[in-house]
Amino acid sequence: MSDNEAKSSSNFIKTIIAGDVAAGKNDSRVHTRFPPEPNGYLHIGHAKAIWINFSMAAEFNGLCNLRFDDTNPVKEEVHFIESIMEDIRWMGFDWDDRLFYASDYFPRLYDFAVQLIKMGKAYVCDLNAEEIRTYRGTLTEPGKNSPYRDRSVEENLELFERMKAGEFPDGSRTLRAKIDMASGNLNMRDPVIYRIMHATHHRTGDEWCIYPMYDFTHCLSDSIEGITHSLCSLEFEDHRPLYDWFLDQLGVFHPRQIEFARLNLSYTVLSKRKLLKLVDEGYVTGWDDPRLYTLAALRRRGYTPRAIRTFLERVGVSKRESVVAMADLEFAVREDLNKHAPRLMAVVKPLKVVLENYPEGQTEELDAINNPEDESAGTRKVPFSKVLYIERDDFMEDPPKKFFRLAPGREVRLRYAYFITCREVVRDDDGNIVELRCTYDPESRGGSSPDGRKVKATLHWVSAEHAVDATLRLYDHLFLVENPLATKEGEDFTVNLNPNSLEVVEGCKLEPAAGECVVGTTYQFERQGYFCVDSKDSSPDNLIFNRTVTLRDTWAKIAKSQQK
RNA sequence: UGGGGCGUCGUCAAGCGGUAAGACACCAGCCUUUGGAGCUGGCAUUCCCAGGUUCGAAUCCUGGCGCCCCAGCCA
Repeated sequence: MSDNEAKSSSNFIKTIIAGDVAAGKNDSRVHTRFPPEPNGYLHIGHAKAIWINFSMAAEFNGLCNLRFDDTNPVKEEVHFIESIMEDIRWMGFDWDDRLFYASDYFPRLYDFAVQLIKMGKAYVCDLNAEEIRTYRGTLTEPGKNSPYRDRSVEENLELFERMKAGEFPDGSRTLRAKIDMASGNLNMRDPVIYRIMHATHHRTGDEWCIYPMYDFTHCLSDSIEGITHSLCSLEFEDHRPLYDWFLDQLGVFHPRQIEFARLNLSYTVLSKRKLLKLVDEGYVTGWDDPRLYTLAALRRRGYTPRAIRTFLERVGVSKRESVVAMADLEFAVREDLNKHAPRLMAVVKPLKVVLENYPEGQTEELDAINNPEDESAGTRKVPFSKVLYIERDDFMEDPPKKFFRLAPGREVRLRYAYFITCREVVRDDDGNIVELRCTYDPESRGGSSPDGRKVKATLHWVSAEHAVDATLRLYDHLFLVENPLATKEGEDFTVNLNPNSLEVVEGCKLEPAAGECVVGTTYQFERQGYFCVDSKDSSPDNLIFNRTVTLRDTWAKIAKSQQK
């Protein structure tokens, strides 16, 4: 992490940890972990969990491990491991040499299970999945004991050993914890802790045909690693009694589980299932489509990790289920990019301007500031000549009140260049405006006039003969409504998709320096927004930029209110 | 009469018995060679509701109400 990111404000987890540290618990040591299952791509919701775990550790001079929770071979794939690690590193966090896998602990977990059996706290159950569900009871009625619940320790030991040896088919038996079939908490009704799965695991191969369940694995993995604070999301609150039970029964190191609310963002969806549908059904181009909020998409869109961290910091941590306004995230990127992004001039929808009194064939190199917020970014030269392009939206033949830009007879400033005055509007046969004939004031070179004359607008521009062509992808919210999941009966969230979430504009005219833009840095196209070279589709002879976010557009707001 | 959790500004969110931080959004103004940025000011007499305790309550107690999660051999 860099810069002086705002020190976090208070939150309940920090308060708890600080209390534990002050009380000398675990020798005042703080150790957390981020435990993803390698079965999908990370999104900004995971970024919150990553940030909480790593930053809590950092704040208390502790450590944070990366541990892949890989206990279900049929759902997990190696390629997710690499992408998850790449995303965490991109976010700016480092687990040093503390990369672990729950599968590393399979042998020890097996021993723990045997220990439980010997203590009479676990048994092999021959009920099938359907029967187990029936025996479990319902939310309001207690369950019934399995007929296999009272097998002898010896029989359990032998059967579990045979399960491990591969003597039984998938689903035929399970190892269950013997707790309480009448518990109000369904997780305590003799939960399954091992199931038979003749599946090849991406790390352990065919060494095992029985795999431990999450509840059993997670608490013990935390314990093995000496995790002091096991931070997870709210839905695991009901599992905490079970988390504690295993650790207490086995008498091992006992981390403290603390649950917090996951992140939700307006105008988008984050659940894996929803994202999968968008990708599978072609509503977006892939998991890294810049309209999505996966970390890969955010990266491709031009977001900086620092902006995301600041955003997370401001959002905070609590147990309240909430939806954070997309505007908060957008504010954070703008804020960061404003300070760090090099400026460039780019005309999205070009309108030709001919300066009638500018010498034919002449070219000047004008000085432009790379970043007004950062003097050390220096200056660059921008070529100027007789024929230019300005933004179509910067000219109106019959301007409404408060429109300060170019109009017939009006004078404006071309940024870093000259004052120009519109003299004539040229149309094609269909009446479309195709060109503006203007004059420039040679005395105003650089953008100010010796007589102190003021103009109300400054426009960006590009010299026609020096311009670099590019395609711009203008992204807008993927959904039209704050909560895409709120639909009428029988409707699917995809009805809320924004049909205009992507506008591709070809033939955009950029200043020459845009040809040197590199993948991985985001630039500000002055008066337009922040853009970055698309990491997948752009090439030197076919430049493609993605719009990260627009600049705040006060004029748009005024224009909109004038329409009403 | 199942269990667990949550209710503070439009949106997040501090606060932990001493008289409602901050951020975003919004509004007004200043400034400006990006209608960007920046700056200034405004924006909860009130904390889901009702009682109670107390000199004093968003904070404690009691009772309501509302919302979320749990019946995978998923995590």
